[in-house]
Amino acid sequence: MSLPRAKLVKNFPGCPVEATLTYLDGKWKGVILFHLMEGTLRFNELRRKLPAVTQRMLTKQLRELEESGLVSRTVYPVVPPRVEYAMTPLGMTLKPVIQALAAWGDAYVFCSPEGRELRLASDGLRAPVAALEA
Amino acid sequence: MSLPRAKLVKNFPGCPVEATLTYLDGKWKGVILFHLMEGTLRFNELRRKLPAVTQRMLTKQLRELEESGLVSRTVYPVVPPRVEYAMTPLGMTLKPVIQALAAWGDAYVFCSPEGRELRLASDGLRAPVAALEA
DNA sequence: GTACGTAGTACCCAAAAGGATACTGTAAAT
DNA sequence: ATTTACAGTATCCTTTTGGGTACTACGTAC
Repeated sequence: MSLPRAKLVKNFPGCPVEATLTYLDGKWKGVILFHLMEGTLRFNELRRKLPAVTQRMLTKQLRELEESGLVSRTVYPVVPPRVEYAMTPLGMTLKPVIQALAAWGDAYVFCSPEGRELRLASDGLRAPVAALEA
Repeated sequence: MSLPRAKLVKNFPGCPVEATLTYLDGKWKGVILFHLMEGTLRFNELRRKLPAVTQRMLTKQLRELEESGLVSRTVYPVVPPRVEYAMTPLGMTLKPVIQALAAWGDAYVFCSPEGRELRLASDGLRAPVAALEA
């Protein structure tokens, strides 16, 4: 549930790329993992790092990451409530993946001046590999 | 368009992970890139590698990848039509990313016997990092 | 003269993902 | 007495995504 892609494994026979993407899929999972890689965070600390996320969405994404076993949720029974989110050891194994994603993003993606769109660096790299010859 | 996430860059201030995921997002992009990394493929060759994809979906995903500049589409004006899809040089820069995704998938994701679900390897790695102490 | 393979479109529909808004309860701070 | 911070839920609604089916054109093979 909440992972419709996961139900379709048979569709990507043996494709480990899609398998991994299944777990990263969700609008905020990338950023969340990115921040949690640096250390444990409380719910609202995370929220402050994601200016535009709603509580509902943040909760949803975190619950999915928890269900996947990538992130742990620790509730301290105090008041006001204190809930800490941290990477699990399994989640930590994603570090190279997150780093690769981050490195590529840093190198090739930039925002348009207005900050509303993503663009890829096209510096000569964008030409097709094969030219059409007669 | 077709990249709603892209419109929300301001939501992930400077998060290069989400930036990259924006381009990999789409149900078949992962597998498509995975296969094209190995070499140029014609439309139906690709289709045969993705048993469950519909023509409509395959076309859509390919067009999006083309629009991003990651994949090139070369039409040979012959009949029957011949259309070749290949990675662009820019697309090739994704190789380390695809490899990292594939490596993690190989190492940690396995399919349930019925082949209908994805599971993560939980071999002791799933325990939370921080134990709750009083 | 019918079927097949090529690379698609067009149209419609269902499911999933995401967003807006309002609400909860407790304790401390003002 | 009111407000603030905390960590959420609940409800409703819109957008996005993905899937199903049928259709196209052309030339070759049977």
